[in-house]
Amino acid sequence: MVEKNKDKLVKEITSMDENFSQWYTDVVSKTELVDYSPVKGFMVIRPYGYAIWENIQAAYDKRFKETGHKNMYFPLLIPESLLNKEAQHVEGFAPEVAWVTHGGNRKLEERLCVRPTSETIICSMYSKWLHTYRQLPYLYNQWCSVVRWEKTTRPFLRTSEFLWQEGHTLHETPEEAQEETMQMINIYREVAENVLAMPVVVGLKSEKEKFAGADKTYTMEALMHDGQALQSGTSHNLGQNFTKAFDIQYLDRNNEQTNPYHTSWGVSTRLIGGIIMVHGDDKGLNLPPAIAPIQVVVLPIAQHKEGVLDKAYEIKKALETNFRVEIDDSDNSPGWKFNQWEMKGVPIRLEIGPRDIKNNQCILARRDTGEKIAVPLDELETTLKELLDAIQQNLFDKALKMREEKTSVALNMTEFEKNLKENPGFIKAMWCGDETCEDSIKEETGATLRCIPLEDEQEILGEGKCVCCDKPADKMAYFARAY
RNA sequence: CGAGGUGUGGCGCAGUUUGGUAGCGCACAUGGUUUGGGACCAUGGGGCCGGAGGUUCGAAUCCUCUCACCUCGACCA
Repeated sequence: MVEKNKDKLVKEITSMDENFSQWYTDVVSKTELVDYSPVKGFMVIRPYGYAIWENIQAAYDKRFKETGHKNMYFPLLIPESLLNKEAQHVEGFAPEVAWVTHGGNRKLEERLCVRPTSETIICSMYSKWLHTYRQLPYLYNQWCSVVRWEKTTRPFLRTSEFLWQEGHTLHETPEEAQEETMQMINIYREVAENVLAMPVVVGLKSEKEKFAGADKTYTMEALMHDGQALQSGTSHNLGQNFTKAFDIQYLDRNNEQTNPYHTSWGVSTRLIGGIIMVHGDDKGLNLPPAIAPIQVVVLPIAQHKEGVLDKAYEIKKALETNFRVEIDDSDNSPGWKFNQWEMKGVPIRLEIGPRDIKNNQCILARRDTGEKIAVPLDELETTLKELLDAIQQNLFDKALKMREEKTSVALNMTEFEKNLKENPGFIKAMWCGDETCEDSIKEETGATLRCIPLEDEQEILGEGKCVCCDKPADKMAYFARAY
């Protein structure tokens, strides 16, 4: 009976164990986060999905502003000649750039690229605006979409167009630029962990994996339920690569023309994919309260009975000031609603029926644990607040535990392959820094170097020898198969 | 780009082998009874079967071409 019941509860969603990809596809479509558009690789973000994005945006935007950044907006189209100015950059992005060749019926003199990222156009403008060190630092950000022509696409994780933000800053000194780069990756991590409840490992990308045109790329990497890593945000120290290529100069404190130091950093709607795959389960979404579009859904029970709907609306109204709350007074059966809202990942369900009204209470059910409690109505607000906090914390704790369970150490390639097979996830291993080792690990195992943790999270494993070539290595790195 | 798969009411599918008036479940609409873990009864609306050619008296079904999407790999926020 339990089994049968269980099957019934999740009939719309393939179970994770059976087929993780199908589970993901089912979840994003059945919960109406996205739909496929008429153009391959481009997805429609539906209201429920977009509301999640708006909450993520708000969390980041607030912190960007708090650290002195201002928003701006640059054009969608970039002349080919501009894109070509930074050699490594073009090389990196050329294969996935979309081109505009015609305006109306007329062929353009110069092709225009649909931005895959905006370093080039922004730098071209910065070079016009910057004159003196007194204007520095430049601290700007833009929220926009970018286009990268992808061969295989999956909602949120890889689509040909995606929404993101890109910060672009200029600084007087390399130290300041480095400080900014680190500040932003730390903000990324803080929001990922505290708002999205998504634990991440932070570190440096290898030369091979870094952003095209960067001196250094820092990344945060999250681990999904299937043991694959998801690059969830990157912060680049671009040095003077672009500022020289774009001739951005200013008169410095010594009255000399100088190129400033440059950073850029971005997070995208991919984060939503991360939230789905980190917290979701066989019932569907499981949204962290901090970004859930609906934190509490009010379900009137036996709503045709005298006073039930009135009471439900009264409760909704009272809660509206402090919570994102919705009421479901459709005439679907209660059981159907339970499952529907669980699938949608709403953190708390509030049931109010004749019995509760008589007792001046309501029932609260947690999405994360399934636990149900009766709460007196005059304690509702405080209890909800506590519960939402507890759910937020629990989601993080569970995700962290999952990551730790899926993180293993490998001292040689035999262990590496064994771990990856038996317990897919992050593999911590020493790396000599040689790209040939990085390549051969990828060749043999499919795992890539996700990041090299920062100093304070570094450790020496075993005798400090490279997992691949056995030569002395002073860096530990995280490896994983990745999205 | 390689390999596989799928296209039939909004969704999920059957029908294709063996050509003969397009069906089922869910959803939707109306009315009624229900309502604390996916309710029930009755009535009703909705599809030229992805597209284009062809074979045939007749094509969802056979043939040719084509398009789209999904999954898995290789490459990438």
